Amino acid sequence: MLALPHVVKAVEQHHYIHRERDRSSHACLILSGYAIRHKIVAGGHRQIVAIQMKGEIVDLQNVLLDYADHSVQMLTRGEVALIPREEVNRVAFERPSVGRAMWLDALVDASIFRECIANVGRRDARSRIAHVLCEFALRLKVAGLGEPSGYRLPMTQEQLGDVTGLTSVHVNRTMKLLEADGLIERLSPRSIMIGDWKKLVEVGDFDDSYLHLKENEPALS
Amino acid sequence: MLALPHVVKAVEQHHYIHRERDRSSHACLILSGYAIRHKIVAGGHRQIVAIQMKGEIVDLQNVLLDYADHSVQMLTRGEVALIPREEVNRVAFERPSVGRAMWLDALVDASIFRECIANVGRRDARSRIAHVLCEFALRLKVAGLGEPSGYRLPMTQEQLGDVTGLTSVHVNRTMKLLEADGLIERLSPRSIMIGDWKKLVEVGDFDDSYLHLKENEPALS
DNA sequence: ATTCCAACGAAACATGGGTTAAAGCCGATC
DNA sequence: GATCGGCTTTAACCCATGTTTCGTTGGAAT
Repeated sequence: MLALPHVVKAVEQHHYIHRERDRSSHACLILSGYAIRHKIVAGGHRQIVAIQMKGEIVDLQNVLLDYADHSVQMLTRGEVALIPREEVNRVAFERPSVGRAMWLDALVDASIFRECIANVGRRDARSRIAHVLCEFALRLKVAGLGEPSGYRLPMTQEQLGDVTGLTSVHVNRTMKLLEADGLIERLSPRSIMIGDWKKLVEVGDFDDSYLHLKENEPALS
Repeated sequence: MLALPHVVKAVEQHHYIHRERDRSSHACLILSGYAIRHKIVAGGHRQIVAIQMKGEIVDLQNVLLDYADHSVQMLTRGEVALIPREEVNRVAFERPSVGRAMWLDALVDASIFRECIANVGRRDARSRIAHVLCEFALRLKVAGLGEPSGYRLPMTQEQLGDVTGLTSVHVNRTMKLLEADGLIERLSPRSIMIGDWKKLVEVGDFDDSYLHLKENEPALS
């Protein structure tokens, strides 16, 4: 992807890459830092639908869809590469392997969303949080950003609540319990160490097959 | 799609098109009837992630993904067309317009999943159900299967609970309230009439832009 | 018509998670 | 090394939703 013309841009924490209803002119690849994708519902509550990290394109859907159906915002400061929409579109159809990779990206994205629906819809708070922690740990590892044994969690408890459909208060309560049970340890705020990976996986009902890691990943970037 | 070699098959209610972890050899286009896509979480609870109707392909993701990450099951009896996976794959890359339509299908699917995450994660029971009723009504209309003013709801309250992440008991309570407030009327079980579309849309916080109806839909079939 | 069964409806009770509010903590900044 | 603001933690209380149970209904089969 970086062979295409692009602009590298440093972005501050909380900066919006784009907002719901925007027409976006560029696709955005994260070079460093973390971004979230979220929607606001009536009443002002927020639901985070995805957390994106280095090497991921956050808005490939906007290459074909006219309007953004959700917002993308930086969770931390970082760097992104902006690639003109038409360029992406062109290369997608000129080079079948690239087109295939983009289609695959959309399919894996959708699979992760499905798991998220199940997580939020049918698991209790303890499982939901454990599940999110497992997924994040594994994705960090795959991206070469750290080991599941311990990592920096780039988000606040309130944001974790927005991922899991819980309130920050209940996230706090529940993480305290996970800690008391030895599943995780928290060194400083925003940094967790996984005390018992096997148990965490079990509590979180985490089965990584929905990430479709093997079959694909001739990484897009 | 039906120009490709395919087999038409009649399927009974509750028949599985395929199950989680299957390798599927065919893509499945619904010709009549309804199907659901669902996942089972630890504890045996079920989450329905999508309801599919006439003209939709339920498992296009399996053309590129090796294993099914969720099950597809008929909600009613119906007819489906099974198209060999390799055929779909071939035509996707031979004919750019078809490849584009399939990519777009994945993107719209993902957008609907995102809305579903927000629905289940951040709306209360009343809104969730109203939202699902609105979406279903609109999609039926788009598919040419009826008018939003009233339609046959092909699922039980328990299944509606599995869509919304609620129990059947609470779905029942809540629908009774919606009925008492005049937002819907129920003629017979499984058939609803929408009493006040505007209000239902408002209660359900329903904004159809996530369905991306305008911009796309040079229908796949 | 009668039977049967799945789905609906309803009541009584239990509880997980929400709400509100206040106090502590910690890292950045001056 | 004091101040400040965002984040975390705790506590008390409340309510939306879950659980259990059982009675009712209505459509399909005979």
